[in-house]
Amino acid sequence: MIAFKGRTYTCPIDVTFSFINGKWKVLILSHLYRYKKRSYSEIRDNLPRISEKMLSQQLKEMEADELIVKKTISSKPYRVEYALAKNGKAFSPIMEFASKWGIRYLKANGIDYLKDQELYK
Amino acid sequence: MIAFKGRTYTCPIDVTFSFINGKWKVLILSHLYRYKKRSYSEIRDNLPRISEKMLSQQLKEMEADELIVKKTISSKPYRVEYALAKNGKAFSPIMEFASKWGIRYLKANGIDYLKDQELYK
DNA sequence: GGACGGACCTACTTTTTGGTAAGCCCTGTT
DNA sequence: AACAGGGCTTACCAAAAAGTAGGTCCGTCC
Repeated sequence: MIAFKGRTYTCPIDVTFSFINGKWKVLILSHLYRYKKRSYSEIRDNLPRISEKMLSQQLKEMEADELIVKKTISSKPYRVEYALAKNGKAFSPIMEFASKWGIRYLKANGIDYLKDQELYK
Repeated sequence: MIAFKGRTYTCPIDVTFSFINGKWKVLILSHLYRYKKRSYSEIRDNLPRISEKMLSQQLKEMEADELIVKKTISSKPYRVEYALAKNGKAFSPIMEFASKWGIRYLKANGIDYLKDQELYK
């Protein structure tokens, strides 16, 4: 048992995953990993089915956890840019691995993602 | 969007994480990764706070997903043994990574897990 | 024969998470 | 002036996940 910031964790793995639990965090992370800098609406449009409530909520939590950084690139018309922060970048190996794993798994189950991806989206 | 077995996924990463979502699955996986073969009560006793409901529920789902295998090692007194199955073993790199990441993160925040772990449990 | 431990299962409640729909402020466009 | 974005927020509700508190069925041990 590890006590840390008001929560208790079973082990370090528990600590690590506490950062990315939730349906959308890994997806946002992987999106930013791929595109480096993205606006709010770009992220939203790339994650079909996410609601704005969820998106802004997760972005906030991830910012607080230093997984991502938000930069105001213009204030006259208010425009922002999200990118990976240090903690977020540190998760890249997991993103890479999970992506490959998923592609392999899908292939083993009759779906060729790399070949078919133009069909989706 | 990927349609697969009645669910839809945003991308392969989404597919991968669908196997290990839930508070306990990674922890069970990492436990089996460390100990190879464990009985029901050994797993339970190593995951403080897990309820038996949660444990047996997750074990069942993980068995169905071929993350783990259950073997009946004795039926006179009914005894079982859980171990990683092929899909589960394939997650080992994530376990390793997440463990190291967590330890590093804790250290950066003033907790030396490796040094202090005898204090817990 | 009674207590104990292993390996579960079940009904019920609570908590957490996620979804819906609407609205706000600002600016650029027509 | 009206509308279309962009970047959000909020109140309210539904669904899903997890916790609680039991119980069952063996079989071994004292």
